[in-house]
Amino acid sequence: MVNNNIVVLNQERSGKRASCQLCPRKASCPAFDQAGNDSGLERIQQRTVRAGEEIFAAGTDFAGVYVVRSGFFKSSLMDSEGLLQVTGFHFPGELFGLDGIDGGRYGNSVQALDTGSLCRIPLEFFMGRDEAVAASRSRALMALVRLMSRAVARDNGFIFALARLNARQRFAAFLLDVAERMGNSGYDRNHLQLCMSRTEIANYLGLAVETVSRLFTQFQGEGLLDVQRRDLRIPSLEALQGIVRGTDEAAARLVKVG
Amino acid sequence: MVNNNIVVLNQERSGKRASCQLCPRKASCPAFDQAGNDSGLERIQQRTVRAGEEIFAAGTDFAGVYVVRSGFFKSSLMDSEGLLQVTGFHFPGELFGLDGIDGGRYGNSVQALDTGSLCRIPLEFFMGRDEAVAASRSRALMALVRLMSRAVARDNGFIFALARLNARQRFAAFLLDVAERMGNSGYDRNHLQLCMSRTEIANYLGLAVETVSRLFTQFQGEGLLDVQRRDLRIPSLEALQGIVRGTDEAAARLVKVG
DNA sequence: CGAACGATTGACCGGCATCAAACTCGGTGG
DNA sequence: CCACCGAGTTTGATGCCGGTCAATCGTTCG
Repeated sequence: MVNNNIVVLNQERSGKRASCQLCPRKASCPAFDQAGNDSGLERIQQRTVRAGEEIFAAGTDFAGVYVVRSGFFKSSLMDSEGLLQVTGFHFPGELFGLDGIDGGRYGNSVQALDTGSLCRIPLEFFMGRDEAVAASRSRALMALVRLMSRAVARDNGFIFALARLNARQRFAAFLLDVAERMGNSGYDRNHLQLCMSRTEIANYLGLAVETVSRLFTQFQGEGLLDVQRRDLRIPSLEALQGIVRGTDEAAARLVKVG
Repeated sequence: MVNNNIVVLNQERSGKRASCQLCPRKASCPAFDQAGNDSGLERIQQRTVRAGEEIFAAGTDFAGVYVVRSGFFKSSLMDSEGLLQVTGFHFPGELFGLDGIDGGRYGNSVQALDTGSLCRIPLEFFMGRDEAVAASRSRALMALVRLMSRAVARDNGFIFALARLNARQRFAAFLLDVAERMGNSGYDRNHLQLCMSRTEIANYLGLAVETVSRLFTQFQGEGLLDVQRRDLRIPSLEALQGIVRGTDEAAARLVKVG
């Protein structure tokens, strides 16, 4: 996965002041003020990360929300018994770390799946007692609220998928979700470079690795997918939608509403 | 379920101006300003609802976020094929409608499970160009962000439950969740009045009604629960936690991390 | 009382997890 | 260059959890 030509600077740990004017994600970033007011921007830390690097661990003190500039990330959650669950993937332009705002510590661990770049926006960026920039802060907060709303809506969809869809449908829904978000990030919706392993997909979807693997070959056989390791071609997004819609099988009978 | 002595006024549809000073939930309400600044409060509509009443339907235009003053509510989501999924229950002091902020329409339908009372806070409450109250708006927005953060964290926990836990564990986790939230709302954690039907529980947990029914009797037989229709006594919350923690069975072997 | 609805219990079976083994691919060292 | 290794992936065989179907019971309401 070296699709993105990132200038990797040799100052990984410390980070640097964010260069928002040049940022490709400024349109969706809660820190970038359309009105041009850049007060507080010096609080924001930008840094680059390598594949496998952990951004923060679950349970560590909240230090701000993160915006993905480039690269791909995954959130995972581990219960007290060591049971692991991938709770989400994060694409360029998206946020993570939102669950830590309220409790003061992050609920998930986040890891880079790839070389990437991100910004950390501390909560203080949105607060403070300076009356002069209160309006600017309100705008930033409102942008944050919108992004969080999107996260909530996305979670609801995912909950629906886990509760009501069978393995085949879940897998199709997953592919559609990735395709759409890759599209939003400027990639080709019909030609994906998966940034995660089969195991991670399985874990995310609440399935066994073997099941996911079988689904890949099954979809391949049905012409729904052209798989080459992590390189995917999707001939028809509509066909996948048909599978999720479940003209498929028993799932449709679950809870019909007259 | 008539645990709460609500003064039911005969002006259901229209609503009335919120009486925040007397509200039992003002501590957790994003509209109530600790600093005493009550500008914009006239925008907030309070109303009472009866069991079964629909607050809004999925897809309708976003008109604000709702705060539960009293009573219990459920969110549900229906896909294009009529497949229904209960995505959440809402207890006093909690918010719903959050997923509509970004897209401009509600993603879920919400229904009262009981007689109850709630407030609607339109988005404009948090915005506006008046510089004088900008600081107050920032505070309100920050409160909203915190509540949304809590919702995101809760969703993550639920996703974990759906993906990684078996029916027995899910059911135990559900009981613990309800007990905790009832506790937060001022009720007895060990003595619950369930406000939802078996069908709704099953739907929420992604299980069949029959399975949930079997679990009730099973837990009853093991002394984990004392069931009398919707009246529950929980002798030991710790025992339920033990089940979720899965010293139980195979689930613990799913994804162990050395 | 009978109808309607929710809850319970039993019998059956299918989807997916589990176990087990082979295969692919990239890296490493002799 | 090839043997070797390990991680990730694929494929096959088997078993069980929980969904489905069906019947009964209890409660509420017309």
